Order: sequence, then C-alpha cells, then structure tokens
Amino acid sequence: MPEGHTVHRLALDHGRDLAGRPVAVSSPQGRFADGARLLDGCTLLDVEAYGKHLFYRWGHPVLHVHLGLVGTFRTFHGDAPAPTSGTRLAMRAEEVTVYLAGPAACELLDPAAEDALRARLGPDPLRADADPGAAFAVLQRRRGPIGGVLLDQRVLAGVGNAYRAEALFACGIDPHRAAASVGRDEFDRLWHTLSGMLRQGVTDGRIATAPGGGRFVYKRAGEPCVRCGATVAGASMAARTLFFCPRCQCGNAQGCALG
DNA sequence: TCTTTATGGTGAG
DNA sequence: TCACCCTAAAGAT
Repeated sequence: MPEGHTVHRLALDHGRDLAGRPVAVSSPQGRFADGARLLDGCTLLDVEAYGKHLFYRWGHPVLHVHLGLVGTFRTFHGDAPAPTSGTRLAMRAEEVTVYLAGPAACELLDPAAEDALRARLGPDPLRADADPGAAFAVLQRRRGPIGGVLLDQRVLAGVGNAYRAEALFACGIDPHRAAASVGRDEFDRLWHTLSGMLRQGVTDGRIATAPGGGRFVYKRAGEPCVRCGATVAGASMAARTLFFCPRCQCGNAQGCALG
C-alpha cells in the first residue's frame, strides 16, 4: 500500500488520533520490545511524514517507521482485536488502537541518525518546503532513464512504482528517455502532476489517478490504453514492473496532454 | 494448505 | 543485476 500518499495520510491520522495524549506502546511480536518499553506511557508530541518515512516525536529519540513493500498499519476505534503474530508495534491512546506489521524499519533514531537519513532524501512533492529545482538539478546529472530516476528517493522522495507509471503517462513521457533529456518546463509539469496525484491520494486514501477512480496504465498491462486504445505494456525497469502506453509515450509525444 | 503477489530498500557480487 | 528481508491477503491446488 505504501507510497508517499499513504505515509502522509498516516501522519495526519496518527497525529489526530494519538498526539497530545499518553500512548500505551508495546511490541506484541517482540522485535521492538526495547523501544516500546522506552516509549510506553509517553505523550506523543507530533507525527511527521517525509517521503515514505514516518517520524514520531516524544521528546525521546524519534521513532522512525518505514513500511517497505509489505508494511501495513491498521487502526481500530473502540475495541481492537488481538494483534496478529506479526504485529511489531501497537500504540493505543484512549479509544484508538494502531497496529503495525511488516515494516522495513521500526526503530529509534538519535538526532544525528535522523539528520543522516533526511540528508539522503530528495524533495517531497507533498511537503510545503519542497524545492522542485533541487530535484531537477539532481535529475539533470543522472545517467539512465527517467523511469528509473523517478524511483530514486535521493532525487524525489515519496514516489513509487504506481505514481511513476501514472505521472509519466499523464505527461506523455517515454519512461525510457534519458533523465537528463527532460527539460525544465517538462520537469515542472511532471512535478506538478506528481504533486497533484499524490495530494489526491492523501485525500482518497488510495491511488485513483484516472477519471472515474481508476488508473491509466498501472497494473493494466495487456489492456487497451484509455486514451488511444493501444495495448498497455508491462516491462521491468529499475527492478520493478513499469507500465506504459507504447503509443502515447513513444518518445516524441509533446507535453502533458492529461496533466 | 500450499503458492503467489505487493505501491520498497539494502547490500553483495 | 540479483538475492533477500518484512507480512497478509488472494488465488491456486
């Protein structure tokens, strides 16, 4: 489930449900037992999202969570079921209970470690402090196709496989084109498209980028392109399945027809 | 009751 | 580029 929109939505929800109150923290699975013991009963001050990373502040070392590919949070209002055997972290404040399972990271970070982590991240299109120019400057120096560079969190933080496919389609950009060949105007349209799609995803709680609540190309390999009817392609790029329309994104399409 | 799949990232070769 | 880590749900047997 997790691209930037999921993580930002979680930060908003957890901030609303848990912050400002003492939180009962535990690790039913046991793999975060030491950290949970330290945080248990502390008042959560705030929750921040940066790209695909979550930071929970308590006045202690910050709690850093990264969902990875399979991590999921589940929230219960009122009575919560018993946690599953894989529940790494449980947090409860008043009537809200949150379970975390399968994260790539659930750890305490001291300020230096947090700084080092943030220094590795490019601008996040969902954040007000994001500077698209910084992302463009990095992108211009990259070798390799734009479809691969978009997934690199050092260039842009928060974009994953679904949004790379949808945004490149919406902008009519061939994913195989060299990243360095993308001009500033074109990049600005791409940034704006990504930002809008991600923002919509935060609101919706899911990735619905095409009119009618569906998707343009993501996971639609073999089906007809919604715009031109050509068969949507699926191919591997940067170790993930890339979906695109070989006609609409043929390498000489102009501009951002849909975005 | 298996096997497969997933919107991610790291570290080894 | 590959193997591998994490968990749960869906699909196949």
